[in-house]
Amino acid sequence: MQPDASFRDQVEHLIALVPAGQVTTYGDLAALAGHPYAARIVGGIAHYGNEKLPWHRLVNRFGGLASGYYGGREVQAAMLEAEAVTCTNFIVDNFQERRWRPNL
DNA sequence: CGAGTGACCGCAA
DNA sequence: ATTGCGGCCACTC
Repeated sequence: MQPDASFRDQVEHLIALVPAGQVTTYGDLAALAGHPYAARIVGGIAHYGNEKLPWHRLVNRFGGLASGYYGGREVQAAMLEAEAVTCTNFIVDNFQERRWRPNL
């Protein structure tokens, strides 16, 4: 990708590339950005100055919505459902099947 | 520059 | 089975 782009830019880019109706995990995004252990940073980056990004498509490896993010989990669940992503008990339904992959 | 934070992941007891 | 802890990297203040 862009050598000038910081890790944060890579993450933002990847998040922006996630198609509606699909979700991705922090660990996967971090790995795609080149840092398989930077899962926390992905969440942190989205929280620092990218609340405009479709970060609501980011879920943990359990397929569950982020815990205690700014706004409320129900909001994220509603946004996901608005994109054809059904959630149950704040957990993405069929998460494994909805997990977005760049090679796909 | 240094320290603290973050929406995580994986393993161990 | 559940709970607790540490660790990895980057960003902000």
